[in-house]
Amino acid sequence: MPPEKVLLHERTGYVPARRDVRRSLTAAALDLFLAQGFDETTVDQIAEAAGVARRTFFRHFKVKEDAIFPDHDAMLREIVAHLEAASPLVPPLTAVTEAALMVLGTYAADPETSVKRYEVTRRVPSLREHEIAATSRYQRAFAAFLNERDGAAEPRRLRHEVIAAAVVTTHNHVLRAWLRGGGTDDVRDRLSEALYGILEGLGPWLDDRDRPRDGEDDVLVVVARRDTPLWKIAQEIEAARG
Amino acid sequence: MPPEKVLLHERTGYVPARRDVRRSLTAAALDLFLAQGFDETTVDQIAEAAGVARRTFFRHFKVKEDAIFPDHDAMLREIVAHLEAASPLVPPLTAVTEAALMVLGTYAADPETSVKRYEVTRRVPSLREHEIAATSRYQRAFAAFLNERDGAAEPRRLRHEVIAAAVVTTHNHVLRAWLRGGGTDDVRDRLSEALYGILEGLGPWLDDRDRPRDGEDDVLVVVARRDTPLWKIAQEIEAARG
DNA sequence: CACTATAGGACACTGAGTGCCACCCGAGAA
DNA sequence: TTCTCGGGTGGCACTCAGTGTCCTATAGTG
Repeated sequence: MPPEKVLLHERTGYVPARRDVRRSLTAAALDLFLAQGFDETTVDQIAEAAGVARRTFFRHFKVKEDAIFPDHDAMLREIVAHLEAASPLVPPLTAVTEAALMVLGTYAADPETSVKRYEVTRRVPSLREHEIAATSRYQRAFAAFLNERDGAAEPRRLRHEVIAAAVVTTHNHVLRAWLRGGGTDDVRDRLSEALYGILEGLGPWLDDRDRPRDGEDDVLVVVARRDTPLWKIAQEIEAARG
Repeated sequence: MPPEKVLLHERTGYVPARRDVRRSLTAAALDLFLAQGFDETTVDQIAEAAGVARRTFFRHFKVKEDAIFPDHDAMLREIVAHLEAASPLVPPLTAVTEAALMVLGTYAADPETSVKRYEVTRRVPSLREHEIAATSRYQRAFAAFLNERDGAAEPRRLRHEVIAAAVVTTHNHVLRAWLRGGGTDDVRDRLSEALYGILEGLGPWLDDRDRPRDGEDDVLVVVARRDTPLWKIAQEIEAARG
């Protein structure tokens, strides 16, 4: 009787099998890691606690470590998309800053989980390394973007890498401070401020660039596809006048 | 006949059993990884190629990935020792720069191996992550040292982390360029130059500090133990006058 | 209602990493 | 010489992460 089951879903919110398998696995993993340690927890236990089969765990996570982290692969794709979608008129450093704020946002979205995860990660070397590897991928993406938008000639290439490292380091610094504080309020503001302070020191490096704005009384030309939303056009104009 | 055996060692350089097991394991691992890939190589194969038992491999390396890397644990201890042994009179940034040069030195000491290792590491995610984790440990050590020597109050703490990240990033940048170039000549000089360029930009951050040299006509006091070598005293005086 | 795609389950298998015990060998000490 | 002590090693045996393969069940579609 399929119709009955559908009704059941709608009434109780229960979905036969595949509701948020991923979420329950993450929750189970996090609790178990906190309770009895990472090495002492087997994937079987996590799967059992989440009410799924062991094999299913590895359909959602490549390795055991992945279980408790936000979906960095997806987030990284999002970040790259955001960077590449950024208008050539907005300063590259600004785009990178926004990207960093986006990443921070995923942590801020669920402080409970983030704090718990921090507690575990702090104590388990294997998890720390995993997290470091993840952040280093963002760093690579930032550096690549800067090279693409701002030139990849050799004195500058290194600077871009340093800037990317600085942004990621600052992000992590602010994030950790916030997590240690229990995850209350306004992380994003703190990161904005901190990044401003850091990039203020680093920006001058790239200011020989200082975008040749060719002349004073220039004409602003906006080209957009017919279906471009108005707000996006407005945004472009805004950026161009910055 | 112990004396005979001793002679044997001295004549042939051969040591009965524990000749550099570690080195042969590393060599075997590197060659096998290059020839047939990391995942396709089992620890059994490495051990067999090195002429030891599987169990012995894990006595020398915690994990399979460690096999091809320089002894980062030992190097890190050395770095920390060097930092802590640095005179309080030499600028902290200088000590960190020297430490980075020390690390680079271990790569430069055996270019053949370093280049080979680079080839493998470039292609195997697992090895890349391992390397990133290793470098991040140096970064932590640098930041901790700067905090200790230069104050750990909050605006500065972040800057120290950023500087540590910048130094490590620069080190890696120079190292990778050198490795891609086949590992010929003068890496250390290149790193010195690059670090100079980078820290020149970052140094001003900390210059509000500008070491309260308390007064103009100060007295230089050198305290040393009776057995301190003269060159070390001279070095201290040199640093104090810098 | 049947059909297909997709998520999950069952099972077997490889290989990394560990604990344990036995061994060998050089260095003293009796 | 003989005993013993300690460090590096070999040999199992065991756990468990991670993968390949095949099968099942369910949701969505026409």
